[in-house]
Amino acid sequence: MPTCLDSAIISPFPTLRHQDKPLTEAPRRARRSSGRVTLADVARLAGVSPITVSRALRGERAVDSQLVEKVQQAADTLGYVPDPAARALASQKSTQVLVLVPLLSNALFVDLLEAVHRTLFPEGYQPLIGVTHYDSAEEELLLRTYLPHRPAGLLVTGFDRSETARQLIAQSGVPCVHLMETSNAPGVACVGFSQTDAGAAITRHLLERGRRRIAFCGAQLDPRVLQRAEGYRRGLREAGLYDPRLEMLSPERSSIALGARLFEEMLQRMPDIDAIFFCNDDIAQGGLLAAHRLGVAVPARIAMAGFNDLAGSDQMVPSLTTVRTPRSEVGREGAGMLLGMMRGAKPAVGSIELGYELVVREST
Amino acid sequence: MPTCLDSAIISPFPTLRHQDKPLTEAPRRARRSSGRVTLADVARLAGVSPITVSRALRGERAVDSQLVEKVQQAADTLGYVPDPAARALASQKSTQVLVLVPLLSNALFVDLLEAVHRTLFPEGYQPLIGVTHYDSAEEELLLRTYLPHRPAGLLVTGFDRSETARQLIAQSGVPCVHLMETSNAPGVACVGFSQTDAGAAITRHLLERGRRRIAFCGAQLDPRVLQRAEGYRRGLREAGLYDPRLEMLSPERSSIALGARLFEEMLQRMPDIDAIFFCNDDIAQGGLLAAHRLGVAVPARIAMAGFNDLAGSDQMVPSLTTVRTPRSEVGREGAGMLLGMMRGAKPAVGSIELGYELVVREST
DNA sequence: CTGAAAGCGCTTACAG
DNA sequence: CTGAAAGCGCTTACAG
Repeated sequence: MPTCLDSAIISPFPTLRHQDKPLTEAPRRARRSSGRVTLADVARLAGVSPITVSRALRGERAVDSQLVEKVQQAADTLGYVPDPAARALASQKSTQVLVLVPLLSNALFVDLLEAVHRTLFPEGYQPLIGVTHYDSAEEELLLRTYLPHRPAGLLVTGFDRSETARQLIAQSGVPCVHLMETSNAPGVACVGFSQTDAGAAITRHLLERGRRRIAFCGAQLDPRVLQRAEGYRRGLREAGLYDPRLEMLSPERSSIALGARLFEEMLQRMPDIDAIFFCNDDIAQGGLLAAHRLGVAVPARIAMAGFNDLAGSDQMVPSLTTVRTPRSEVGREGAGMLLGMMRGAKPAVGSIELGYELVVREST
Repeated sequence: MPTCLDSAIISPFPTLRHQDKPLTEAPRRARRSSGRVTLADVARLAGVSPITVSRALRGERAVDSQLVEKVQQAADTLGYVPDPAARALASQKSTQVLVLVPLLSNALFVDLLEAVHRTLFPEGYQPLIGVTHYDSAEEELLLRTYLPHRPAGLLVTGFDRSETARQLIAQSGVPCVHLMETSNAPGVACVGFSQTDAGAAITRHLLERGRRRIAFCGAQLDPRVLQRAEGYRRGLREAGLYDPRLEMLSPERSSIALGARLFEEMLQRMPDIDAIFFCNDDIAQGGLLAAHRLGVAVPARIAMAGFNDLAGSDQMVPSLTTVRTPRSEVGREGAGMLLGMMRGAKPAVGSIELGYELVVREST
């Protein structure tokens, strides 16, 4: 039947060209065929029961290899594609994995999502992206909307969420891995690195370069930015050089334009600074551009460092010193850990600490 | 029952605290309650049939307002949340909308997705993001994977896809709107703007500035980049200044780093150029930075223009002249059109042409 | 305006 | 290793 094969190639749910006669001729009222090839159709062609088809196709339990072959062939012939909704309803579990990130406009999370997709998709799970905009009410709404879909797993960013969101996750029973930060709390699965240590490391680098009046510019003020600020303080206190007036924290969303503004304000407020640690590369790039515009020499007059090593930082003039964060690794390892949990491996829960890397360039 | 109310606030699918006795005591074997509050539970509490609950909650068909009230109250009391899988199976249609974009690393598509989400989500539809990486095989795989979920609608980028993908979409019967480009083909729904016209407009702007040797740098070479190139050619031909040697097309993915390389190569190959039109702001930013590094005066020696008006272009030194493209409007209007189609409005199909805006800054 | 019956297309839980 | 029955939780299609 070449036409059937043809349609099997083209359509994910081909219609039966030669519609079988209904097996019973009894008066049936509510008939509403979707035109879809079903498990029953495959079973009929293969001469086995639907359950056997189900098992053969999923590779679950032992099925006679000859039957598996026959079923597979029948499924191919008809172009059978399982119905995800029926599967989800019967098994109380879908193959979608809910992934909650704060923003898509930060390249960091795009890299993270790419890695998650590359890990999950080939294993039969589909990431479902939800954007929280750093807003706990939005996060709650997303959870309320998507948890009823019974996702197979859940990937969330960090630990900072409302108590309600926390309970929604816990009560759902859906396996959950936290990304970008780590924790030692029992029963918590997470993959990340120490934002605080990384912040301290880059601060020490500036100190080693001989800088003494090192400022910190932070935007957005999400937990990870605050952890970097904490690392900055630790680094300066160790050197006995901490001065709270050198900190500038803005709740505004991080951006190149904001970085330019923060730089100008900082310079005006504390003219004696000789270095700035920006909490993210985008505001650091803005700072670099503002310095260029104002004729402030970098690093001669003021050294500048960023965080995350985003696109363009290596191209800036001067190129930007920063911290390369392992977001792709976090995505890959986090998704891998979740994979283990979704498949029922309890010991997979734990905490994975990944490193970071200082990238020294011309700006310091 | 305060505990029930409590749980209704917290969980999207609370368990029944006071489990009702099974109505029949007959020997039932395959019992497998999910612990979920169902339509039947609500119906029992409200004293009506499940169908009435279904209709009252969906607002479908006329239901006595008193009953609606009673049903609503029962649903609230029990914390009822409909099961999306059951709904999708029974109605052969989910509330997810598949959105296919080439890349998340281009801020353009992030803006598009934001607008789509803001339009669709409040109306009860959830965007399901798929990334094709400008690869038709990936696009096909995404369609094969997600179409069986019977999404309520489909949003795709442009018209450039394999014949198989085209057929997959057509045969699925899922309403589909094409974004970012327009077409006059009958029965095709699309929202976009003329990339060619926009490309011609910025070329004319450079001509008006007195430039005569205007180069074009294109990366990625997706259909929209090629359309901009076509506009560039049209503009130069009108002025009798077209020279194919001024075109530099690279299949590499667009990026700041690539822009720097393209600029250097272009300058070496054609030292007499006095302007460059970059197909996208990221490579234009790279060009600007490379010029700075090499000491090439912009715009004095070479004028530079980009495309899309991405983040940072207004902060560059000199700030970048570009074309502001209406991606948020495309997302909003495209999703709005799809909304009409999903609700069964046939006349909604059509072509919406949105404008673009020349943003003249210091670089030209 | 309301409802009893059937059905959507799978998998679970038992049996054998 | 295979299968008949029941069930997952909704909506459709008819009736009245």
